[in-house]
Amino acid sequence: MQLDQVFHALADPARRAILERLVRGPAPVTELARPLPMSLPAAMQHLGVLEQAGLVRTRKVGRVRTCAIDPRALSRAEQWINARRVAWEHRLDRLGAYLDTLKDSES
Amino acid sequence: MQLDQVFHALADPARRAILERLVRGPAPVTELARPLPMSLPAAMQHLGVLEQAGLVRTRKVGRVRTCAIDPRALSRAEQWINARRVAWEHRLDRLGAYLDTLKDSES
DNA sequence: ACTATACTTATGTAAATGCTTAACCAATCC
DNA sequence: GGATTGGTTAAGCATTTACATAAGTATAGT
Repeated sequence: MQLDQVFHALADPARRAILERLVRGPAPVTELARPLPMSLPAAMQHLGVLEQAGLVRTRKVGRVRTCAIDPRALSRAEQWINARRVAWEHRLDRLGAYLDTLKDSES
Repeated sequence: MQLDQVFHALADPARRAILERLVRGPAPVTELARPLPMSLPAAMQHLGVLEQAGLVRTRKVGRVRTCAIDPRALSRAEQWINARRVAWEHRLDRLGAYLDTLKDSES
């Protein structure tokens, strides 16, 4: 599924660093790679993972490839997490209500 | 980092399935493993990944280990994503404002 | 005591990851 | 046109994953 790829992409500090940079605006490959403690090809591989996951879109003009965030994939991941968190809290509410009925019937 | 482990844990459908089950309340290992298309030891491994990531807490009583969600790790992952999404939207706002000033000065 | 249940540990393996170095285009620049 | 810059491809390698199967341990039921 797409979620697999998105979460997998987010599970690496180098890839998250790339995203954090892109949040401040588009950038060419070399600029994204420079701060990372690895070779250019390695950085490109990470970029590829981000692009596969739909988190980043890129476009090549002349010899420079410009990269930008696509927030929609990010948003889908967030929604998955949020739905579970909400479901969990609902459950706690129901449990609380149930415990309350026990307390009532015991008095 | 902890985020690495949390996102990595979420990147697998079997592990997400376990979480979705646990959202409806605690369950023993066997019940979590039953619906998964794999052996018990394999399922236990996934459970281990979830526990390492802090997404699940377990407790053994007699011979049965009961598992439950810990929503805090989930929440931290959600916050990371959300912070980036918000930063991105801010940037778009600033960009929009800038474009507006251009439009003004041109009239 | 004996069996079934619920895990747990050990071991092996095929595939995926995360990196490296080296070699290779293709646009710019001088 | 020759060097430089920006990126891409290729090949190789150590590690980690995601399973499997087989065997073991401890508790519960009869």
